[in-house]
Amino acid sequence: MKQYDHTKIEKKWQKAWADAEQYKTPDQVKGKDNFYLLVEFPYPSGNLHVGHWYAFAVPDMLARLHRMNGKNVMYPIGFDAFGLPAENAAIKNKLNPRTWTEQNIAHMKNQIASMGTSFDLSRMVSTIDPAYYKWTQWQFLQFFKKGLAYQKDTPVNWCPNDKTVLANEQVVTRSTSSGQVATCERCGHEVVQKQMLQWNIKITDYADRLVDDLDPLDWPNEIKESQRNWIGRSEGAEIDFPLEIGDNKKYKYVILHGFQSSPDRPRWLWLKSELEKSGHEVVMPSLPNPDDPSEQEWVETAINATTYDENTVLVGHSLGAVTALKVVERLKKPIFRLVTVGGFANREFKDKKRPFEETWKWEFDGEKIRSKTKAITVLHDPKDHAISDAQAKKLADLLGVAVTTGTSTKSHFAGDKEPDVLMWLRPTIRVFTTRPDTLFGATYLVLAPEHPWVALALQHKTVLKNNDEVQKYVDKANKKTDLERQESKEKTGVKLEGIEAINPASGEKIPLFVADYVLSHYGTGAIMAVPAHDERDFEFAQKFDLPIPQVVAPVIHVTKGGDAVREGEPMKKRDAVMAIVKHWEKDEYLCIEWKEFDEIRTFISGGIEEGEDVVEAGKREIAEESGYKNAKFIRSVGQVQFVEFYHQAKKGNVRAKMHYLYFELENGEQEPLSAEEDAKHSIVWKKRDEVRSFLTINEIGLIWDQLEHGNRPYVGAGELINSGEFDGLSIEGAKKKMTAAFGREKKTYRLRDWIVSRQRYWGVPIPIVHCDNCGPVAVPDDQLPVRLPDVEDYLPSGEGKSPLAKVDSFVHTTCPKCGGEAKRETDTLDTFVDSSWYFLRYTDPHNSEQFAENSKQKNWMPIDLYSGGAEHTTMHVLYSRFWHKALFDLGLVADAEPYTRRMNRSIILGPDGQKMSKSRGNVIDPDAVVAQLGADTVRMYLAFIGPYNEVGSYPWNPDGVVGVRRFLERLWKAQQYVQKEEVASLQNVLHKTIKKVGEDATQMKFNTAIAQLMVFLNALEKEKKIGESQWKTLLMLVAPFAPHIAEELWSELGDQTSVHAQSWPEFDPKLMVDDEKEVAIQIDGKTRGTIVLPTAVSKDEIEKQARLKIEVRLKGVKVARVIVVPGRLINFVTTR
RNA sequence: GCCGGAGUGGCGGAAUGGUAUACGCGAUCGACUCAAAAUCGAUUGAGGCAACUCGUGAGGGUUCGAGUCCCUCCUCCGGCACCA
Repeated sequence: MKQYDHTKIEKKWQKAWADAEQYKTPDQVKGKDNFYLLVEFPYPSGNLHVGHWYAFAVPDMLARLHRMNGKNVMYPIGFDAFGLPAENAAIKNKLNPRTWTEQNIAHMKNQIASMGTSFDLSRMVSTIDPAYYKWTQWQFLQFFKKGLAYQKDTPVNWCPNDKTVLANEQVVTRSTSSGQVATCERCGHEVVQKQMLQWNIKITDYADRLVDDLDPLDWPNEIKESQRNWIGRSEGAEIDFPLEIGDNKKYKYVILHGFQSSPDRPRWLWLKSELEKSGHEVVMPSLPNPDDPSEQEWVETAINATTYDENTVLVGHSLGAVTALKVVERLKKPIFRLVTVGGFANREFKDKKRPFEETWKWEFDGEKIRSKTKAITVLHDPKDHAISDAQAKKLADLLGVAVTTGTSTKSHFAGDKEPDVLMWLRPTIRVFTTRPDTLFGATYLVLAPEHPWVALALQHKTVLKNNDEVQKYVDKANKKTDLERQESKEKTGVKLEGIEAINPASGEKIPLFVADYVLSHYGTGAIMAVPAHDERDFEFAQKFDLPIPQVVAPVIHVTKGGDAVREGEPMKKRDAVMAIVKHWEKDEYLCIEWKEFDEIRTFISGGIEEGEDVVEAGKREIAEESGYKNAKFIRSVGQVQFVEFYHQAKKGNVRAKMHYLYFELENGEQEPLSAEEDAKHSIVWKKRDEVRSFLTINEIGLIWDQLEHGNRPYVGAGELINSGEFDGLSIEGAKKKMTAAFGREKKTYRLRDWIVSRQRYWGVPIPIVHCDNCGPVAVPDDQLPVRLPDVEDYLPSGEGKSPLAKVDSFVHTTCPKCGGEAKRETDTLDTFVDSSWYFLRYTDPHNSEQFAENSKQKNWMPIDLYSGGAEHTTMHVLYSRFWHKALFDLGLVADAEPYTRRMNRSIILGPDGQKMSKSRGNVIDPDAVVAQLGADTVRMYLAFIGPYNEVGSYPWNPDGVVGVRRFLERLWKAQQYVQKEEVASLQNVLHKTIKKVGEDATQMKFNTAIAQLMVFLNALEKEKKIGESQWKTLLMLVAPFAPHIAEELWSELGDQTSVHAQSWPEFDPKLMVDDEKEVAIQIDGKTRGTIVLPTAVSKDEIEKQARLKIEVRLKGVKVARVIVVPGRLINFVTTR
């Protein structure tokens, strides 16, 4: 017999399989179902490491198994070859990223071949291939044309080390000794916040569907939950709080309409009536010749329409806004406020040219305008079809303010009603809350330091009586990042003196604060504070000494003991007081033990009489029940609660609205008790730590905690109180009614839009041309791909511009729309864009007309199983789900979800149980292990190390690898035992093995499947013989796990076909039946012995034999029951 | 703090509510060898001479019977976190 020479065997078969194109997968095979098994394609970092083996070679077992089970399996691979890891390494190695990457790909292709995986290499894709990224660009442009890709000037995360912006998902919050820091997901460097104009993708539009569509997916719960947490949907309501400024001053609103408009449009009539409802005056001149306007006529008409003074709010819409700028320039005295709605100060319209472009003078004196207005608001909708973000920013810069973002019901604020316009004209604060039920308890509002109303109020300088103080606070907050603000949980804030809001439910005037515990980017950047029912608001209210009125009361329904509610009997309502009374000297509390009833021990308590004050009632009850005269009220404890119980003395159910009060006796002065009272109960003094266990009151836990540690806000379930007509409603009921009466339903998300532009060379160029006249314009399809130019200097500049910006020949181009001079976008796309659709390309990898033909996609999509790393749960997996949905909405793919099943892979640690890293010196080089022990050993060891269908982390155990190698050696040597005749004694274990290996491997429990193969080999070695057909069956079972050795041993038998082309063997249940079974004999469930019995024996016989066997033990014991589970156990249950 | 997942020999791990620790590693002893490695054979949860007792993070519960189901708690891992 030859030696087991793994190197020779493995090379031989790898070549044979490649030559025969054995794993080239047809699109369809008659009579076979398609199965699409996907693994995340690797970065071509240069070398395959153990993690790659674990990611590719282990799922390969499933691919091979399914193939033998008659499925047409596609198991593709490619390279995610753009991006920072490759680029940084290229820079380090002083090579061009493309050269470096292509060399790596070539090397890694060879390494992949050495794994013995059944990848279909004819479908290989690479994201750096222009034939691939042409379609990345094309898809991006489809999104751009649909408004899903847009540019936005916002604070972004900038990694100073990688010199590029990062998406929110690519920022990792880490805890350090100095608090939490935001770090770069790739390099670990701390990120900084920068204000920059970046390309965003509107993933937030899909937030709901990304959450809801998770429900039916057959995915592990932890992956779904992580995504839900990341998206962070909150359901609640938006509620508007009108403001009163100063002495409720009334203003004169002068409204200038736009091009082709007039004052009798519904939106202007609506706006006018809304403003007049609030008592303001509205002047709305009709500007002449709206279809062919002239600057002079419009400005003159506007100026002559009325007088302008410090009470005037000048509002201009669209071209009216331009007119308004000109009007203000010419004023002598300053006006109160200038508001532009959909305004602009240059001619760069997003959609088309307009006839007034030439007749207007596009020159403005920003300084003069600023000096003639006390405050300015530039209202802009990012979805405006005509006005770009850049245009709005230009206008805002001219006027020295920030753009205020609003949402129009119809693009360019052209709807019949535009609530956002009204909101920014008539002072209103909009809040988002998940607890609209607590609206009556909203006793103040808190605005984020960045809230536009704060900025607006500060512009005026006179609106806020404490303007300087507020300005100081806002400036201080602006210097801090989100994380820095969170460093101290201590609440800070400043009251906005001179402004009040009106609680729309209670009608009460409530104060406003600015505080940095409210985040500007979440919800509306403003909250209604309900201190009684929110931890943070409670803390703030305590610090600022604000009232904390309770609006939700817990309901306690007594179900145990003598005072349990008697269901079905009427419930009498009453107000009641419970007095906690402390001894005048000792730390003891006054308790009452009722004499006529069992086990009722309470504090002093009783009903509140009509018109009686709660504290008075408490004092009265103390006097009546205990005789003590001098109780001093200290404070109320916890919340008012509804307690439902059976009142034994009054013989009826009572629903008490219970107030808890804390008193301290000033001295022991005491009136003698009446005989009547004395007969009912006795007084007991209990020490502090005894009270809790002594009393029988249900709510004592809640109350006592708050007595000892101070009151806490109540956030649990209950019933509304102090809420007018809403009293008595449950929280859920009140949420609905309150929202309907005072607000609108609203969902808010933690998810933010996906920033996709990167300031690096090695990526897909964003296929956009910037034109001074036309704005950002899509590169036409016939000019795609926009190729990444080969450049000399590809190092990142670090100044927020990609290296492409230095390549004149790339930058300078003509506008595809107007043919004028234009500049190319120089940022590149996040590589997560490349990987958002690669699995579609595998279905039709060589198509030059489409990214993938529809019918070809449908052969394979959706993906049957996608295996990858847990770190991609809220990155690649989320992005690609979004991307697929967006393609789905464009009719470009057939499914809303790309992955039928997703599973996360475990992590292989170094032998020391630590993450493998060069610095730790614990890196296992798979190439070296393969050279020594063979690819089959490495594959099989990785599969054996732990269950593949669960997430864990497994240390690489060098001895364990040797163990698997031993198994293969023994398998090799077992050849010598092969004989013609079948070995009957192996049939049972062989068929059990067929069953278990097939079932376990299908579920990706490769570890137990391999264990069963070992069980069989152990049995075979004991027999020292095996029939040829049985041997062949064994080789088929081994084939998915150790494909080379199985193929070699198979070929030794003279078969010309591949073992991998065989059908998976079938098991015969009849052969798996054991003749005899060991039966456990138990007494009261404890095993007292075992007995071997024929499988077919009757229950009675089992009992007879078992009784015989443990006769001694059963002596003197009375057996009450006997439970027999044939083939497993017999249990004698004794009377105890 | 909220949400998810997991705690089983010396180690990786295995167990449709039915004899806990399959399989592998390690360890101990033996065979082969001058010796070692490799290989083969045997033993291996703890305590006890033994009969036996105790054992799946802790404590309760359901059940004839619980690693498995229910409740409370602890620890570890992952996601989110001043998110209204």
